[in-house]
Amino acid sequence: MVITRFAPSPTGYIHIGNVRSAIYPYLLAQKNHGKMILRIEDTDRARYVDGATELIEDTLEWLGLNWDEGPIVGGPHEPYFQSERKAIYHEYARKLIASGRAYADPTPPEKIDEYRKKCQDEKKPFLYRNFRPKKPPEWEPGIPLRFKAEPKSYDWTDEVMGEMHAGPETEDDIILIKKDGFPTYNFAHIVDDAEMGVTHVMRGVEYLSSTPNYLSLYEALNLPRPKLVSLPHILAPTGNKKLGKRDGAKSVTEYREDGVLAEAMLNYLACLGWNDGTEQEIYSKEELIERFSLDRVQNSGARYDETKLLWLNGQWIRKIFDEQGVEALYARTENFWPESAKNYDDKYKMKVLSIIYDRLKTLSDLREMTDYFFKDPEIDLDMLLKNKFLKKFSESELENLLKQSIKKLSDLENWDVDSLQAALNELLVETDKKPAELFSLIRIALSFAPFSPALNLTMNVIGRDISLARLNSVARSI
RNA sequence: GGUCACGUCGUCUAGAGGCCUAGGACACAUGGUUUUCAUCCAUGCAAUCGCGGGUUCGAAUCCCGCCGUGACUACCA
Repeated sequence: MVITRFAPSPTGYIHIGNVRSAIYPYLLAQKNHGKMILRIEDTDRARYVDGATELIEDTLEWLGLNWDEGPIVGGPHEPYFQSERKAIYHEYARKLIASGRAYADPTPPEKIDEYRKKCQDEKKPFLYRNFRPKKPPEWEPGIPLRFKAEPKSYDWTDEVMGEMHAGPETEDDIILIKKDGFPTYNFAHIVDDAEMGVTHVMRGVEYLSSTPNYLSLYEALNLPRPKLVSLPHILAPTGNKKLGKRDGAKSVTEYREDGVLAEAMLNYLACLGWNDGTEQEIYSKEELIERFSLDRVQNSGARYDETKLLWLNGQWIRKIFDEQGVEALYARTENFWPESAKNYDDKYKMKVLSIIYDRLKTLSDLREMTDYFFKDPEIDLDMLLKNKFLKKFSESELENLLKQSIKKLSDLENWDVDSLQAALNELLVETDKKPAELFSLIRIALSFAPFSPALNLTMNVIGRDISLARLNSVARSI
């Protein structure tokens, strides 16, 4: 049984840089018919942000990364908030004290800083084990508890990074329990992973250098060593730093509000640092689950590139429309229509969507791209007169062309797309104008938008009366 | 300073000694599809595989050294 976990700290929203450490555990668990646990690591009260847990849960749900155990859904290892598991950590801590592998450390922080500074000045590595207090007191609340390192070499296998080795110089007397009684990450995650039966510990590479400490903790507690998986960082668009909030890493929620589909987000992030060796670019969640494997996770960092995310989003918008129909895509567009659309019914909006969908990069593009389907555009003669195809014509020529077009279209018996196209084609012949000229004129007069779908489709959706009325009022204004 | 990791087109990547005059995708450029914008299609641009040595008939792939970059070095996670 494969059991993975995602263990975020509730210190704010989940951004692009850290969702991936939820995606890979999810995929691995699903692939192996195992479980993913969601555990909230809220032992740092100073950094705790109210509402962050809800934000995390919401993000995971949106992406479809459902957890099998954790907050909301419960499970056999409750509670899933570390702040509520203090007693368990203390129990483990006492085992360590009993076996002589932990000691209370009353040394004040200022003193520790002094030691550290001294080592820095002497250009020597700072190892607290060289400064252990001579006679540590009995452990009691209010005093930090430290691990007593017994340094030695370690060899282990990281499922992504490969064969690893570290000498004894990396192991130190790390803090297990803080002054406030809460455990540190270093201690709490070891205890929880063991208690919860986690088989694959997946986390960012930043923990790689602490691994020897974790390994000796497993030994000291006589716990089985889980499989260790280090995930490379996602890098900021510029520089070589890992992507973080300071680089303006957007929250996943922000992308959702901008009209990025969960499918595209998942697809993009999963393929940043992983690929299945084929040339496929578009993957559904199901395909990802089927194809995922740890040995194909990249071991170097990957730079975040929003352009490709947006491209993928356009692909997904079209894919959903083509494979699942307008209704499926329409269901995602609820919050993305312009103000002007609010009194229109679903049927009309679906018609608009079905002629405009293939030029959307994000769903929020609907707001700027569809306004003229819902209300008469403001007449902007400059846009017409200065258009690159129209500027060579005089105003009266344009007026006449427009009138001729109105006449032709008014006579039309049916306002369906084929009749409209036929009429437009005839107009081309009758006026002896190029498509770019005549059609630009009608298109702009109808929409005053920089671009729009094919003319016949647009007119068909807008309807006969409104189309003709708009053309007439432009003809009068010239 | 110490420890560890990483290093193929601008970006994401394929690549397990000969299939590599290094493949795909994004981006960019050009052209095509009876209007614009977008889609779609085609073409092009783009990596002497971080550098230097070795091993080999043959190396992006194996070995060594160097360089560069990053992470960790908290009573943060």
